[in-house]
Amino acid sequence: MKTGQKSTIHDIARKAGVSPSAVSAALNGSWEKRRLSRTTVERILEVARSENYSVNLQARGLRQARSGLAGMVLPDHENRYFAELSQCFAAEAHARGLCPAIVHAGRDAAEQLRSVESLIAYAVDLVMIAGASDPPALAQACRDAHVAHVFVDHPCAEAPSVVSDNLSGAAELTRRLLSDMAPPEAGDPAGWLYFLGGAAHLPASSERIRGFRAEAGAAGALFDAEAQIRACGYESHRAEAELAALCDRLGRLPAGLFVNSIGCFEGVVRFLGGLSEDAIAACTFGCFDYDPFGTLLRFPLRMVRQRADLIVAEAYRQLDAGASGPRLVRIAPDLL
Amino acid sequence: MKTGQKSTIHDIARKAGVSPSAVSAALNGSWEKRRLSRTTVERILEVARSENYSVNLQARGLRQARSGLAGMVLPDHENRYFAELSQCFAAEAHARGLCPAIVHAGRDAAEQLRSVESLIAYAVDLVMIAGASDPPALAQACRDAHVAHVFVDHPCAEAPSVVSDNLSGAAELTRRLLSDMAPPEAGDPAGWLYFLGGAAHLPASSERIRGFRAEAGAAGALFDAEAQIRACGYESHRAEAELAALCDRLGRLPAGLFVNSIGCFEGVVRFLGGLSEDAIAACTFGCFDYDPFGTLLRFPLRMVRQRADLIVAEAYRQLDAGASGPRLVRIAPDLL
DNA sequence: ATGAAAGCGCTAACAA
DNA sequence: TTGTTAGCGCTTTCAT
Repeated sequence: MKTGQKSTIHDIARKAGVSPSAVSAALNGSWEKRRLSRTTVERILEVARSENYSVNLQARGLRQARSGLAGMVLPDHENRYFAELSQCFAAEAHARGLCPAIVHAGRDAAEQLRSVESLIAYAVDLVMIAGASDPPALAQACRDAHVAHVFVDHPCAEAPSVVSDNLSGAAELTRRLLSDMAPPEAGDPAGWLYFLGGAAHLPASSERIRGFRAEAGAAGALFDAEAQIRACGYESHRAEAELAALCDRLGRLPAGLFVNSIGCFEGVVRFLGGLSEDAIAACTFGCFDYDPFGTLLRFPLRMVRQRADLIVAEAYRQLDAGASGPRLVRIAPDLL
Repeated sequence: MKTGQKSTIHDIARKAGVSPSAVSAALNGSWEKRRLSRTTVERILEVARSENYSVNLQARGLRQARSGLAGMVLPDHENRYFAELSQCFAAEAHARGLCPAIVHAGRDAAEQLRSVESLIAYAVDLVMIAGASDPPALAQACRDAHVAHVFVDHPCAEAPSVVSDNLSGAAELTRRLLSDMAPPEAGDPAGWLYFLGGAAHLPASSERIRGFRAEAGAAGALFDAEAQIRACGYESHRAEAELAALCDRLGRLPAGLFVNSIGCFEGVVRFLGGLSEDAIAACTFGCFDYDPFGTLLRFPLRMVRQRADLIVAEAYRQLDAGASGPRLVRIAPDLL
């Protein structure tokens, strides 16, 4: 067929000698319930195929007050972890017969809100929100529109949320780094373990800092929290500068470094580029994030890998359960 | 307001004491054309806001035979380059007032076709396809549905396509590596430059191989193409094994290595992990792909970075131009 | 076992 | 300057 217009169920109905409603039922699988004869259905499908008919999902969605779309909003894809989240989100949406609509909304709260509203306007069947800057506003919009929603990465205090267990993940990494180092002493700041990077006011970082504090404290390795915890932001250049300043003070690399996020770690590695093998070998490194090249550096590196797969799976589970009140689930990350 | 139901333009119309079409015009910006008075419009908008009304984009789309969705299908997001492509795609869609719907369809041709058909069923306004396994089939589907489409990364012989200039990018990298190495001689295979990784039957790899051959040939550095060009696939373990075998034959690392793709490069770095500094220093490395950690390794690495931004921009330009016949545009990548 | 008809929420002629 | 009306393509009672 090569008519200029797309064919509709009416065209198919006419050509197959049946009614539009029969075509509808044949095509959307509800024909058993409607008790159409198998032969009729086959005739209809045959005609549809030969006309290479394609349902108009907007019309169906309008009628059914749903769309078959699964919406996700996330800040960006440069971040490997977000990329994984979106990948898992899409795979699961697919498995449920939904079409994933993924929107990159950046870090700006207003922009994120617009994105959510836009998804709502398309009558998405669910929305998953990663890295929300203003969770309550987004939750509000979803609630008003009666759209199932769940937060990942950044939790929302008033809606189901699934995040990495940053607290225990950080504690575990801290413990491991301490056990790999010589026991630190109060009098020698160069022998201490330092926490570098992240933003203390964001939930993920603040939990990691708590984990670090708790574990280091318990091990008697927290001597001067102010000095040891340097949440200088997520930008690699800031981390690089911060580490440079630290080395300047200490006269060498510290004995241990807990780097918060892969972006900061880039800055760290850049700084290390100027140092000797021996200087580097004297420091024990850990990073709360994962990159395949991390295992391929010239010094050993412990990494914490967030389980995007488990997080997304649990998030869908929350949606399935119809959860809508506040509920925070933490997923343990892997220590590599 | 907290009625259970979502409000429609009829509700707004009633509350504002106007007709539904006036509400429609006020809300979608066509009120100037319809010459509604500014005061009426403001009253309508006020009511809409207080009811926190949200348009039903499915209804609008159905009526207008479009959706305001911009569809993209791509294999996956693990690949940094694809992630960048999708990021750029979404940003530009946004700028045009379209909502990006990104579908991860894997490498399977049938799955990709289903994804495209699904987007078409949602009446997307355009489709961008990255890494198509069977381009003609996808182009056919789009053409049948009268949907504007463009291919990136993998070109399609019968539709507008935008890809990296793999040929000249590879030639440039080859030239650079040769100029960084000692001049190779026919009699000493260990002194040659080798090409490692990729799949010769795929368009990108085959172009890169052509570029390598041409440049190496012109420089008198192609002695045994069969031995020097090892397109062993994109998998990191294959590349690792292939390099191991090569070193085994040569008794050392070759003088130069052109690694096709970042995935293969991971395999290479893994293999290098077992070698001494000196052994590694004797080889000149290049990679046709980009990763921020590439500059942070313990040996120098030339990288070719594909310009996802320019590729996507050009792809949109093709869509704007209404191009629909075959047309291949190549975008020069950067040599870092 | 099948058809007729109403209507999802919106827009765009056409009237007034 | 504004309202009325007829659909967009589909699903879904309700008839038959």
